[in-house]
Amino acid sequence: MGHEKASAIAPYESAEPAICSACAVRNSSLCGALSSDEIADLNNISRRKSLKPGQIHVFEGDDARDFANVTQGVAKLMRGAEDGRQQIVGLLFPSDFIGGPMRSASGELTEPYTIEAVSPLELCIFPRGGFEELLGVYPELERKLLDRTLNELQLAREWMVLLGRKTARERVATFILHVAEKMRNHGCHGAISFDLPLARGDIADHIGLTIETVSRQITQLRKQGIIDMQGARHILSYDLDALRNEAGF
Amino acid sequence: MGHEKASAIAPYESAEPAICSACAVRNSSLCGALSSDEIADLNNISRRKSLKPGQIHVFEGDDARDFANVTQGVAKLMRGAEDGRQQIVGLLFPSDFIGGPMRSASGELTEPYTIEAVSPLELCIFPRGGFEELLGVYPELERKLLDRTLNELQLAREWMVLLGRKTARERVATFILHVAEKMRNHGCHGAISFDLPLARGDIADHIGLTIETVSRQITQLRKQGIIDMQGARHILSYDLDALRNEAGF
DNA sequence: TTCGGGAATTGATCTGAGTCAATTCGCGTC
DNA sequence: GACGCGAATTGACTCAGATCAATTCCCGAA
Repeated sequence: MGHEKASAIAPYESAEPAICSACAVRNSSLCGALSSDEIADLNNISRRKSLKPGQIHVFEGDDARDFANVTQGVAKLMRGAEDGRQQIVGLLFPSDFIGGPMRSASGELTEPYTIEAVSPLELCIFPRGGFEELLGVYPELERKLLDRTLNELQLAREWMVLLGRKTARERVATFILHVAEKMRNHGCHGAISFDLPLARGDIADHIGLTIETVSRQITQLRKQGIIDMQGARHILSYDLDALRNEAGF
Repeated sequence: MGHEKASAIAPYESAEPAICSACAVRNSSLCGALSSDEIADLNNISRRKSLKPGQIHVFEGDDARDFANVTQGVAKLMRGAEDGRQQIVGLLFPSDFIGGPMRSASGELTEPYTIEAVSPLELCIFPRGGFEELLGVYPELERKLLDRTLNELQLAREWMVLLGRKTARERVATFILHVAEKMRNHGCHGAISFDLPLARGDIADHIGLTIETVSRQITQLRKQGIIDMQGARHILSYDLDALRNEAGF
């Protein structure tokens, strides 16, 4: 629980705006709602930010300055206690959007979660004010944001089921399937092959277990031939149905 | 786990539309986004539905026909497995909105959760098509729906922390505080007094424990003078800070 | 190619919450 | 007021997963 690292040097932020037309997530992200004309407005207010693994984008409790798109890499969204217990409440993959405007109890807009890069991370940042203005101008943008938020909500509740009612083995199997889905590296006919973006400790903090339990469950799944591994990070499975079977409901 | 009851007679649905101007949640619900002129459109497509405790509004997997506002009463949102394990992923109180349009894997719009009345429940129903049309016409409505959805997401993630990392005692304390908040029956200066809307089994299914553990934790909190009870449902607490202290982070 | 150190695995033991099994409570009905 | 019955509490025991403690693995640097 609470398996943190730190990074001395600061994340890199470029001064000049991103170039939307060349963006890796131009169509799959929120920006897909805008035509190439319309997106110029967004382009104008955007800037980039690069983070190395372990670097923090925002801290829980900071006041919320920006929205952002994930352009490359994976990040984790986390909530933690002083005593080291921490829960990863979500993962961010390329084309995911950061920062529904959350109003805290005091009425201030504050970041509800700490966001930390898990792999080299590229963000496309939009200042809050400018972005909210554009939300008013382009209803399609707002519609799409609503869609995304609803999906996130759906997923969060799915995870509540996992955390509230699934066994250790079911949690690990579910997690593997979930990441496989997100990485979309599965070959055809029910086989997958991909690198886990998270270390064991982060997996544990995401599915509500300890490092040791995660490790033991993976070992079991491996020994029973339900998954195969190359090193500690690369996962293979030739029988996805068997894996789904282990994931429970 | 999975502490269900059933109800033989069907919920009552009225033919004639609701009367928005006389609605108990006219301003606190989503409808607060609309002026008294604008709300006529909504009024036209609305109808009412009454459910007794234990009656089901929609089943998980049904195709999604309607949106709705909760006008009176409390309902639970749940996800269940065949083997009886079930997780309550949310509670609905008066003025809460039902049914962000969820797109299932197959592209069909289906209900993601079973919704069951916990106390006598009054709903104000809007057919999907008509409501979505109005979303396009009144941007304020869509804005407010986004706000609500973001709040729900925030709450769901809060609950992930509870389910993933809190102890039994912390969960029970957190739950009591959460319901107290929702019922807004707290007197002044840090005291609360209200009826629990849920039976022990439902509490257990919401906070990821068993009936027995919930009961033991409540007993403990009572014996330590952190809460007081009148019967099994009515909770009092004169020292809200002490209770917050038990709720963990 | 070796070396060093964090990450992962494995093993032994402990424990918080689950399970199974009686009571007891509380409330609605007669 | 007594009865009946589902809900809640309480107790004894079990067990899945946590904790504590060694290894072992793996990968990057020299």
